[in-house]
Amino acid sequence: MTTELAPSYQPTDVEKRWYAFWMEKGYFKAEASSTKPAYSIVLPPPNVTGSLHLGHALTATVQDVLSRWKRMSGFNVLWLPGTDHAGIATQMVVERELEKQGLKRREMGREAFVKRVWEWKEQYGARIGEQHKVLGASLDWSRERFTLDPGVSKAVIEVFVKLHEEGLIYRAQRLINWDPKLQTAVSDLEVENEEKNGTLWHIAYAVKGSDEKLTVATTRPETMLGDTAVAVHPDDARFKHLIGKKAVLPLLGREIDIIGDAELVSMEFGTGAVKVTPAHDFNDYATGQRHKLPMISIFDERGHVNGEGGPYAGLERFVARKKVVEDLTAQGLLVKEEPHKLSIPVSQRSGVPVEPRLSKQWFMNVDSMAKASVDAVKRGDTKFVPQSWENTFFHWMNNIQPWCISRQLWWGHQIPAWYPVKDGKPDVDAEPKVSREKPEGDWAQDPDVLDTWFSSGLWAFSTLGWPEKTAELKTFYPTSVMETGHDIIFFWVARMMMLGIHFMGDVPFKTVFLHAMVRDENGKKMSKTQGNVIDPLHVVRGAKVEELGAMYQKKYPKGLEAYGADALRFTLAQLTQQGREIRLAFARIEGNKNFANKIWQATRFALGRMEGFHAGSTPIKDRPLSLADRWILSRLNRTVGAVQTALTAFQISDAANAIYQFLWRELCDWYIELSKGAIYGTDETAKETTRAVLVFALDRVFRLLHPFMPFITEELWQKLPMERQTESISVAEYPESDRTLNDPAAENEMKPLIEVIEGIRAIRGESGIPFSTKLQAQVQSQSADVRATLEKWRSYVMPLAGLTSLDVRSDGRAPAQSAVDIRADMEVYVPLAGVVNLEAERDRLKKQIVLAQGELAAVNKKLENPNFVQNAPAEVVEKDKARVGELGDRVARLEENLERLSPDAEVRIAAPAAGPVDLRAELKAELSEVNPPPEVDPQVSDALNKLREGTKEGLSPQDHRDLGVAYMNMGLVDDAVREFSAAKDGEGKKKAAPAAAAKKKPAAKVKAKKLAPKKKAALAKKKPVAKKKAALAKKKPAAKTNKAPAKKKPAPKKKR
RNA sequence: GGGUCCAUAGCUCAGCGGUAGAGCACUACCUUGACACGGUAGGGGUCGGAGGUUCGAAACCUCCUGGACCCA
Repeated sequence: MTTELAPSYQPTDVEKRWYAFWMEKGYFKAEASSTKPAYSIVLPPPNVTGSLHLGHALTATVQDVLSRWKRMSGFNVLWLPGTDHAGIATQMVVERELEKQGLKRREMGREAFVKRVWEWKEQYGARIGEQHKVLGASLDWSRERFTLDPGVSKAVIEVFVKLHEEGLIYRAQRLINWDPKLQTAVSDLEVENEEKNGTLWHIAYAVKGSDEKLTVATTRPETMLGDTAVAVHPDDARFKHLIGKKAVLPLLGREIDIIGDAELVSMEFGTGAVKVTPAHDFNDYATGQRHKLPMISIFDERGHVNGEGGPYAGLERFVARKKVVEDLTAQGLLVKEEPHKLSIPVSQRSGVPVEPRLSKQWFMNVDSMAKASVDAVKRGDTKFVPQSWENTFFHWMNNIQPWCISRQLWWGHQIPAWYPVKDGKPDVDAEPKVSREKPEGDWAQDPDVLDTWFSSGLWAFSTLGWPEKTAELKTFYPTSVMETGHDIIFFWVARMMMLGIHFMGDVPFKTVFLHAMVRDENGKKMSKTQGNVIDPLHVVRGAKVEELGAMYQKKYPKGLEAYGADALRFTLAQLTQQGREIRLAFARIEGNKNFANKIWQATRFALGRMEGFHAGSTPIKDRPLSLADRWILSRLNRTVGAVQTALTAFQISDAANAIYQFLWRELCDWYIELSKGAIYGTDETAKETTRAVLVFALDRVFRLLHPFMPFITEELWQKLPMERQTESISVAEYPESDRTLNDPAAENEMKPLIEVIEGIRAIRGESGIPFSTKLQAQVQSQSADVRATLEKWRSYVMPLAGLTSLDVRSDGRAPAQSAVDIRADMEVYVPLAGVVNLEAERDRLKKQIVLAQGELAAVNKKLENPNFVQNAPAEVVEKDKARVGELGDRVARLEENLERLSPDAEVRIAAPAAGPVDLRAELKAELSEVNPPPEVDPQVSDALNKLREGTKEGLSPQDHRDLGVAYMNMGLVDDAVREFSAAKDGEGKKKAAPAAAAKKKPAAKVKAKKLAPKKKAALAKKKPVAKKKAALAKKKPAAKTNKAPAKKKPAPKKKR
């Protein structure tokens, strides 16, 4: 074990070794039966069509977080991997590949083609596995399944046969959605509606035995070839008299019924008359059934007109449309043609418009199963997270239609139904025999395969060995969590619920956790055609520009750097806010790579200072803990509690953020800085304790973070000088909140220390004093506790605030020419002489006064309202009353200090500047009264030299005077005298050229300008909240007017 | 047409009845013995609009506007 860490975090180096180690040790293998409580998740099986995208990475991340968390918490965790054969999709992809080689599926024959698909599956299935490993997914690979595995296939056959026996699966001729390109039936869910600009054609149909014409409106004129009726509304006075008569179908001359149908026809739409094509439209189909109309199919499986189409036979459907319209126009039957918006049903897979088609297919009646599923959710057997998805689920389940489960494909589970062989071919018109095995005699199996979702629907139990009675089923069913994207709630979640309850007698999962869809940074769906797809491997390992999607090539001309799996995972986890879309920007991932580096650096600091230390077995609480030690342990423990709570509630992002905040904002920003005193000091006990606390905190936080960032945490955890119960962090115990580590007293005691440090830093920041310029500070507090704490822990404050001295007093005169920061229990003073102009300091105070007064006014107004005092809970009123006291005090102290810093006050100091000679002694006396003469810090004098060298042109008299005081304070009397003279001269000049002085204060000027428009807006507000802000802003002009005359007229006052 | 959801800082989002928050971006200053993949400080919000309920609304209710998605 080496404690040497690379100077910066290199994810690729760290990540490459650990997965193999975990696998070798078998940490991810679930026990078929165990004394430990079971926790199981089945991975939604990715399609073997290709490689993983970021949606899969999200799925893997969330499930791995849950799995690792539970595994570390002592559960017997099964996270089961697998892949889906994805019938249509895979067949299409492979077919396209083969076409590139000049091979045609139908020419190859079924057997040869299926063999090629298997080869494809082997290649991509393995790749999907590799990708999951790169992401760090702790899947139990020994239980990996594929939907066409023998075991899973056995389950599929079993379910089909049983449901057929129960009469829930049947074969029937129905109008189904037909994909003419893929030449297969598809289910309702596989059809998407697309809004398109189309045309509404008005066509005149002759009424038989009359001169009347009946004009129908249609968006699909070609289907008229299959019309078997014309429908009008039975209440429509225009057409009522025609009901019962016959119309003559144009072009073909066939006689068809004129019917009245209130359901199909809307009197307002189009012409009020509708052509009825029962074999090619779902509404017309229903109408046809109501009126017992004949049903004429006019298209073949390719979507070409068949023999029923007379002269149009053989034409492709859209060609036929053109021809029909042309012919109607030629015959004068086309009355009108108008643009019309319509929604076209499109096959999700092939993208071509779906053709409703009469066809014999297998269906599953799911009514009873749907009802049982709804009941189960209502009982709470399965919970939805977020719960809002329940409504969507109920709505779909309550309106469910029979599920068309047969597909005219070659890749998939062949339907276990058998037809008698007639003339060497299966007679598919005969009654099939459903059986697990081929029946005795001359039978041929149904050539069709089952919908992919049929086998996916069994996934929660088929993967566990069903229909065998396995130990796995007993242990892991129902699974604990089903985590997936909300886009497949119907396709998959609903089907698993139905089939799980039906065959297992229990729900397939106790919780359904639905996550959002991953989009690109502009909120666009990721798609290959858009060129915005992101390959998780590119994010993890980096990518050259030419490997990126088209959309990213311009933006990232140098390609992507390797962000690492940990950074990607952490980012995805943070973005898992519930029920929406997730916009993933690379900047975010980069930020988390920086976070990983921060962890690396913090550990590097700790390990670099261990010098042979080993944590041993001493309980951390038995060590002589300092305040900072107790504080960080308490904060750590709170974080542990917050993370546990968040994870339990599936608030993955809250958990991630809690760790982020603790690690960076508390451990790194405060504790490590505070610990340096002890670490670099000479007190060996303190050093030892600090090392122990560092190791303790890092160990805990690594374990806490491990489910999110498995690689870096393993790498660093292994290096901590401590005893380990396990060989790997992935099976180490997940931290539990330990009450005895909560230390409110330490947290309270830290508060004033943090306040003082922040106060001094604020003064530095606002006044532009670099950290290298060391300061002296004085803190005044009326609280004895605060004073005692500050005295006791001055060693914390001084280095972090950059102080050479810290003077703690109960009260007294404020140091002259000092900046102040007013805090609740204290005032922090920093003498500014030599480092800053007082104007900025005054602005700072004024700003704070405005804020405090604004808030004070708002709270006062609340308290003046008798209704509030009467009706609000006493504690709220009390709180506000206390707040008034605090704020009033704060305002008073701020104003006092502003007054102290006002130019008028300075005049008193500078007043004796009548003659340079006298000035020297007087100034020295004045300054030393409040501040002991400081030693000239080399850095300060360096800064002063720079100031001297720098141009002083444009400095206002005020600036010169400030500088003078500064020099004085440093004991540089000659410089001071020169500045005072310059101030005097300047005042003379200023009258002539006031603009010159104004020029030098750009910061203040800009600020004032920026405030102006906002003030106006705030004043215009009407609401109470707005009024608060108005009050706040109102104060600003007041502050400004105070400032303006003060700035303009220091000279006359001084002269007199 | 029916339904669900969303609108809070420049961007992505938390907050969901009691003093408006985070990350990123922005500004200023800073090579302080872990870290410039960093530190310190700061600026930035009519919480989409209009009504209502309430002592009090970003939050609850109604309507409106804009947007997303699902089902027809």
